[in-house]
Amino acid sequence: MAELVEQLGRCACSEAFSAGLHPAQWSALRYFERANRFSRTVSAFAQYHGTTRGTASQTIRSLVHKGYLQRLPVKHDQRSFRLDLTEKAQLVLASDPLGEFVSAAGALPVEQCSALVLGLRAMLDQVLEKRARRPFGVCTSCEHLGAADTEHQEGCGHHCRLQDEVLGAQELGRICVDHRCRQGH
Amino acid sequence: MAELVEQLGRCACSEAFSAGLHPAQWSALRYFERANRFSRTVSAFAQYHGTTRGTASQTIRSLVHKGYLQRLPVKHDQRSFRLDLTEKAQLVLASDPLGEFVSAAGALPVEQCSALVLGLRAMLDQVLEKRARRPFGVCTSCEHLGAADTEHQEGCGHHCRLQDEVLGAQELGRICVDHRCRQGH
DNA sequence: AACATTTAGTTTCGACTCGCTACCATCTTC
DNA sequence: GAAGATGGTAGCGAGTCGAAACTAAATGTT
Repeated sequence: MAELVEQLGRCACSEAFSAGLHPAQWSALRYFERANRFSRTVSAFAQYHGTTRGTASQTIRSLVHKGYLQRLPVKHDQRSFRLDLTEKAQLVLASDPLGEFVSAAGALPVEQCSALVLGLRAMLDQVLEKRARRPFGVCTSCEHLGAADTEHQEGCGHHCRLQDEVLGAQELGRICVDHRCRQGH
Repeated sequence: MAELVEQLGRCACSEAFSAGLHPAQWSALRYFERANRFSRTVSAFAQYHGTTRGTASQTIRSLVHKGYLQRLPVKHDQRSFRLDLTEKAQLVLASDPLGEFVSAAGALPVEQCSALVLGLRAMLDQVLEKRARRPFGVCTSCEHLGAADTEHQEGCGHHCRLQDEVLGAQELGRICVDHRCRQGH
């Protein structure tokens, strides 16, 4: 059991030395692909990654330097900036070596695959909890998502109460540092 | 799916910074705990770990230096040496942080846990195969294990045809670089 | 308004990893 | 006995890691 996780983890890591990128850099690219605009910052990534801001800062610096991330200012906070994937990053992510794992899992019988996902998720939750970290969730299940505020916004009025910002439909599926599980889940 | 593996792998890694040891060093200690005497070498570990002999050599050097491994000569080959865990290593392995994962999995319902193990194993096999590596197996399932040679050795005559050496009963459960799957499995 | 505290991000340090290339020394094989 | 395979090491450069010290901007408190 322990060896399995160990071996798999190592495989995922050593795989991650391709394309001139290092494991932490792959991690970062994947994170910035999935994070919503409020969470594409150094601090949020550090938190997700379970490391210090200092380390995260270095990793991101080299990614910016190599042209995989671009930083753009954030209004209302002069200290912070947002990090967006460049096209170069999108391209390299399209051939993410971690895809092998997904296709390997896909080759399993359907029910076994879903059991695997369930088990992994349960294990991850448990381990994260044990060290006082929580998995980032998506807006759909977040208690900050305003459901009743549709009156003061026309159309698809998704709205984050915390940020007080309107959310596009495609933003609801992205992970967020500030995610809080809504009751009923 | 991919994120799950990624996150779990990272957890296993960052966990591994405890006790002044680094992830690769933990990996090595775990390997040398489970490997049989023919496989406790730099090259075998490098192969298992999916890295180069150079890197493995450095990792092992620092472990020897710190007193977790001791090197002792191998008869019939002056170039090589065997690496054995010291008591200090046994002690530190007893509180292996990876144990968290095992206990987390243990907290799952039994059938879900076994489904998890099955799925992980299947995924690992697939990924290993894809990069032309094979998982080390134990003597019990190895085609080199001599079953018929009991006549020229009295008692529990387990015998490795490849090494031409007698194996103790407790050695049969250890992993080996030279493991070849016996037909019928 | 003035001060204290928190937060966002950076820099530097030392130990270590990683793949790589080049390099011995010691078996094997022919 | 020469040629090649094998076991292990040394050094390089880029990067990671945590920790600690630091700047600047935002927020809280009196």
